[in-house]
This record gives sequence, C-alpha cells and structure tokens, in this order.
Amino acid sequence: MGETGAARQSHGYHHGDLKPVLIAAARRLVEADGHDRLSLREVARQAGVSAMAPYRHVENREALLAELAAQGFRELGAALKAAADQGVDPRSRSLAQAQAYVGFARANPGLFRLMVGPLDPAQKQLIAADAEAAHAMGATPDIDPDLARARWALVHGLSMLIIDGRLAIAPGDTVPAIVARTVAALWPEGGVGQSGAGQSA
Amino acid sequence: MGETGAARQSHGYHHGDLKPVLIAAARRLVEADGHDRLSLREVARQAGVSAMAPYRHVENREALLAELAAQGFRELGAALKAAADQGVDPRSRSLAQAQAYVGFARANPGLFRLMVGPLDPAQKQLIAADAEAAHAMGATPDIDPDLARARWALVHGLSMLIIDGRLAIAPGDTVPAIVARTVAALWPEGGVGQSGAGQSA
DNA sequence: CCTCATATGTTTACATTGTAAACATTAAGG
DNA sequence: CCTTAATGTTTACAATGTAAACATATGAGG
Repeated sequence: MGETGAARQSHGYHHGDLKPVLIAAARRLVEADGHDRLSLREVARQAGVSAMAPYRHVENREALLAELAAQGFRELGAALKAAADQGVDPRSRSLAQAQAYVGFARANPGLFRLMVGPLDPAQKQLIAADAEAAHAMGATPDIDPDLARARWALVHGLSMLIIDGRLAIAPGDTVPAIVARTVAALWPEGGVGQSGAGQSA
Repeated sequence: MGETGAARQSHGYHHGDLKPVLIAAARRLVEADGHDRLSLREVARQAGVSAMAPYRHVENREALLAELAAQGFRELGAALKAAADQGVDPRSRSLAQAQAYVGFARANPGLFRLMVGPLDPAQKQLIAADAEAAHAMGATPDIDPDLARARWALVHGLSMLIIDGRLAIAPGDTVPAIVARTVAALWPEGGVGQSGAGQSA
C-alpha cells in the first residue's frame, strides 16, 4: 500500500487515511464470508485499529455495506459501459454486456449478492443513483421493453445461478460459452458472434 | 419414541410438540425480517420457551434455516408439479410453471431468498434432495438443454428482480401479465395462451 | 403402583457482536 | 503557544449463539 499524498505515516495514534482501508478490508471480508457475516470489529481488526474507530467514518455497519454496494454498482456500470463501447451491432453489444454482467458477478460474488440483496430503505437511497446508472448501462435502448426486461432477467438469473453453483457445467464447457449460448436463445435469428468464448469440447 | 399422535396440552414444563412450532415461528420471522436477521432466541421467545429449548430439536441456527429451506423446496416442487399437471401443450405447461415459480417467490420472498442464497456445505447436503426434486419439476424435458437453462435463468432472474422491487411495474400492469409477456420472449412463435393472467386495467 | 431411563426444558455462563459515551491525541490555524 | 475540530481509544451495556449442568415429565418394565 503506497502512502502517497494524503496518507500520514506516523501511524502512532491517528491512522491518517483510514476510510479506504476500512472499505478495502470490508470488501475482502465480504468476498470471504458473505455480507451477512461481516463484522465491523473484524474490519477494524484487519485495519489494525480499535473497534470503535470505524464509527468515525461510517454511521454503522449497514452504512459501510451500502458504501460497498455503491462501489460495486459504479464498477458494474463502468464494465457495462466498456462492453457496450466495444460492439458494433446491437446484438454483439448486448452479448458483450451480458458477459460483463455475469463476469462481474463471478469475479465479485459476495459483493454482487450484497448489491442485489435487500437493503435498509435509508441505505437504499444512498446507492440508488449508482444502481440506476448501472441499470441504465445495462438496458440497451430497445424498442420493446418486454424484450429488454427479458434480457435483464435472463442475465441476472444466470449470474445468480452460476455464483450459487446451481448450474452444472459440463466438463470442457466454459461459463462464457454457456452465457453466449443461453443469451442466444433470446436472439432466434441465427448464431451470435462468439467473441472470445471458445468451446473446447 | 411413541408419540401419541397429537400435542400434549399440559404446557407446564414440556411443550410436547415444539419443533413444528419453532419452524413455524422461524418461517414467520424469516418473512418478516429476512433470514440473516433470524435470532434463535427470538424464535424461542415466540414459541414461549426458553432460549436453549430449540437446541433439543435443531443442531444450531444454520440447521433450522436448512430445515426451512428444505420445506420451501418441497412446497415449490409441489407447486411446479401442480402447474405442470394443469397444462396440455408444452408451452402452456411451461408458462404455468413459470407463474408458479414467480408466484412462490412473491408469496414467500424471505424463504425464497434463503433457499436461493448460499448455505453451509453441511446444510446444503441436507436440502440437496428437495432442491434437486424441485429443479427436476421445473425442468420440462426439452430437447435443448440450452433452452431449458435459459428458461430457468429467465424465470429465476425475474423472480429475484420482482421480490427485490427492482422491476418497475406500470400502473394497470400486473406481475402475472409481465411474467407471461417476458416468458413469451423465449417462444417467438406467436402469443402464449394467457391462462389466468388477466390484466385488470 | 413405583422406579427409572430418556426425551425435553431450564438456568447459568461465556465469548462475540453492535454501538453509545466519555476520554485522549494529533493536526491546523489563530 | 493555545485552542479546536478531527480522529482514535477505552469503557460499558445489551443482544446473540451456544456449551454445560441441572430439572422435570413421560413411557416402559418391574
């Protein structure tokens, strides 16, 4: 961890730049144990700080989780935007976004479950903007809202089933390939451009 | 252990038929507050029994949640089976099952999230049979496994988005109607037979 | 009927957690 | 240098999960 700019290095009493450290620790723990098992005291411990120190930077446990969720939505939004920018036709764009969505969920299952799960109304307000932005990124401007909703539900459901290990993956098959074939069910007009989804079997 | 068939009513020291009461209380609390906030002590309190009494009937908190999940999977399996039995052509059968799946999730959101969420490996083993049965009920014997997976993911994702309130429902629109139209996106060959999905506006 | 093993509840005890309150230290600015 | 706000700490308390020891009810066998 590079201590440049704002961070102090005295580290005697005042940490100097604690909040990002807390968030990073929380994120690590959420991935390790799930957001419902996140302990503020353990976060403090990992940050090498007293049990009450986090309360100088977040209102309470829920607020810390909300910040984590907001961070996640910002990252997901960026990933979806990047995916959208790399396709030419609507179909390949949408497939790229599906891969990005599922990819994010697989890379950050604990965080994704937190983002997707129910949250206190107060905290929900906090992440609303970021969540909205991510969703806007995910919804390609289709003519048919039913089709857009179907795509979203499909990709979301696929993500959930995958990260919960409920989807049997045949030996030799890969998740991106499964995503590509599954999403293709919503585009009956021929095969999709399988960019980078190699099938080894 | 020969149970006399019904509950005792002495209720002085021994309750007599505590376990179902505990499970019912737990289920109520899971719906009210979410499974992550379930407190064994509160379950005991609701059952009018001491804090340690539940441990005579379940190993620990996780095991109680696992029993709840298993019960949920049995009910979901029954609902899917009933739905399958009431359609004639494969398409209306599958739509009925989709409605049953989403209907179950909407009727028992807390339980559904528990069933769907991650569980200790030990407890997962416990509910595996019931979960498997429910999934088998949900999977209509299609020729194409990709299509079957797409349907499952779609319905699952739709359920999650709906119970988490992430789906805007236009005034006058209804959830069953949305389900019907969304699922129809996977059957491009014309409109589905909208059995019982009335639009109230 | 009496006795007793067993199933079922209870009380006590302890470690862990979230968080409020009061105290301590440091950084920054007059 | 002295004050003040920001940031960390210690102390304290209530709630939780759960282990251990104790209590009682209930059904089987004498």
